[in-house]
Amino acid sequence: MSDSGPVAVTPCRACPLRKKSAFAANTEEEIDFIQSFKTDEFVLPAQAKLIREGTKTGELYTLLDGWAFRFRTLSSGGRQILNFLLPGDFIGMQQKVNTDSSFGVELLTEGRFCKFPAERIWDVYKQQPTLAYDITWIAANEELIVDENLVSVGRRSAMQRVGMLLIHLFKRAESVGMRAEDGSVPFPVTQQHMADALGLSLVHMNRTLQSLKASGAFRMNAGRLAIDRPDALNRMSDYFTLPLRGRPLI
Amino acid sequence: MSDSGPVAVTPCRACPLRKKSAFAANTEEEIDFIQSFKTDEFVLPAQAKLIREGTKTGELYTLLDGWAFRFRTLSSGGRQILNFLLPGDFIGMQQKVNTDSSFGVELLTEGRFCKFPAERIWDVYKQQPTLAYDITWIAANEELIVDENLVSVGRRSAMQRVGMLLIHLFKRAESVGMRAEDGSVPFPVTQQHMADALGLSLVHMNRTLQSLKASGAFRMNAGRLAIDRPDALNRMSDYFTLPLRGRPLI
DNA sequence: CGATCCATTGAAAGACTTCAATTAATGTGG
DNA sequence: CCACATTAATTGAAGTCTTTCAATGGATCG
Repeated sequence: MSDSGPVAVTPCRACPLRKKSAFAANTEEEIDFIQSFKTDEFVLPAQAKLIREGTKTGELYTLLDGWAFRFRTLSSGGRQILNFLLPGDFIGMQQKVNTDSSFGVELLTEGRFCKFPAERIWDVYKQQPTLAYDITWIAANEELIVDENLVSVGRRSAMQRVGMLLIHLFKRAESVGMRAEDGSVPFPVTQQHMADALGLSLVHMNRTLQSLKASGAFRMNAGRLAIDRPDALNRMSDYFTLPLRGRPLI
Repeated sequence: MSDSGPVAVTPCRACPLRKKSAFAANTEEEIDFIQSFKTDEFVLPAQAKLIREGTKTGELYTLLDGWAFRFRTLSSGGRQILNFLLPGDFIGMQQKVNTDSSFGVELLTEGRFCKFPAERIWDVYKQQPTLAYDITWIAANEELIVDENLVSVGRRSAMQRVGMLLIHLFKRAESVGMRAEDGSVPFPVTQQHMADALGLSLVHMNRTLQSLKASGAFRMNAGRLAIDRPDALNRMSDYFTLPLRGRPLI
């Protein structure tokens, strides 16, 4: 978890994420508070672990740029990906301060993080009720995402699960401004990751993805994903929309 | 969702749940605030729905007594139980105020609820930072429970899933003082519910439960559950402990 | 140009589901 | 307290979705 040393720090007022329509506006005062709460900014390479399972962290993070995922490893060696993390996601409220984390967080791409000291979280609650409420909302909303994953894994066919995942990740990436002119978004997710997220074996994941691809509803290559016929994918996946706009950013 | 009319209201200071070791203590002032926040108390019969999917609620609840579960229904007709609710669980923060709920909440037994007006949640954040923090913690902790369910459904065998569920529910029931002298706790969960929670078919659920039962690690009858050899069940289920003590109660 | 990671394929074995009934338990009204 | 209705638990058998094992092909990288 050694970071890549000091990097240029983004002032919160100039935070590139705040410009995105996905995020709710904050007052200048709130942004200044967030700035004072933020103690550092750092970059980790792809595959690095931000949080190790069974380890205390003592810090909170906002993913500024890059992709990551939250996961748990079983004693049998298997791994379950709990959810994917994209820019704007706030990490670390899931467990009590000074408690061993029940999950790990690993990077899919190089990632840039804002760091906040967990012991000061209390100041947020005392001084900034709006931000405190935002934090609760973030936690609650992430639960909804995990809910969605649980529904997929518990009740959907492999085909539907893959469809859901693609739609969901596409929309999330799009909502934080990752969509390029050709309509595609970056997609640094291997089939192994998808399998681990969806409770499928790698082999079956591969075959399922191929037959889904044959439907022509989407394209996946060179680490990018484009969804050409969202309606077709929606229909076959029984997709349920989560709100992706106006969420708070810390 | 029509309640059973006015019932005797439990004063928060005399709340029977607060005596349980599972819950963290609050100051008198906080308890008084909770009391002022609580507008009503009501009882619903078994099988009633507290929250309907796709419906706005505008209220928050604490389950005072009884069992319930949070679930989502798929267009295919299937149902996924997201988590079970036991006394002390706080319900309603999962979605934004005035937003259609993405999940339903249904009772397993008759249930007694405290009711809080969602529009006053803001007062909590302004006036009671400690309680506000507690609410965040509750949301975060519930995410951990859903995480655990996702791990089960995604990566464990049917046998392990059932073992996990039994241990988990037993411990939760025990932690809120439901354990009787003979070591058993109430268990108002049908095999259909278990199947819906674990992503299994009813038939397979039944057979799995039978072969597990044959191991003699637990007993299940007359709506009660007792775990005689927890170690055996733990080992076979790859059980991971979540903290069940000292959690906040609103 | 090996080394490594990721994607792909074939084939066989299993875990789990679905369909279709039957039995047991619980509850209700007379 | 019994007859009937309803819900929950069981069982058998057949089918299929998914996994596992075991290799092979492709791409990337220092």
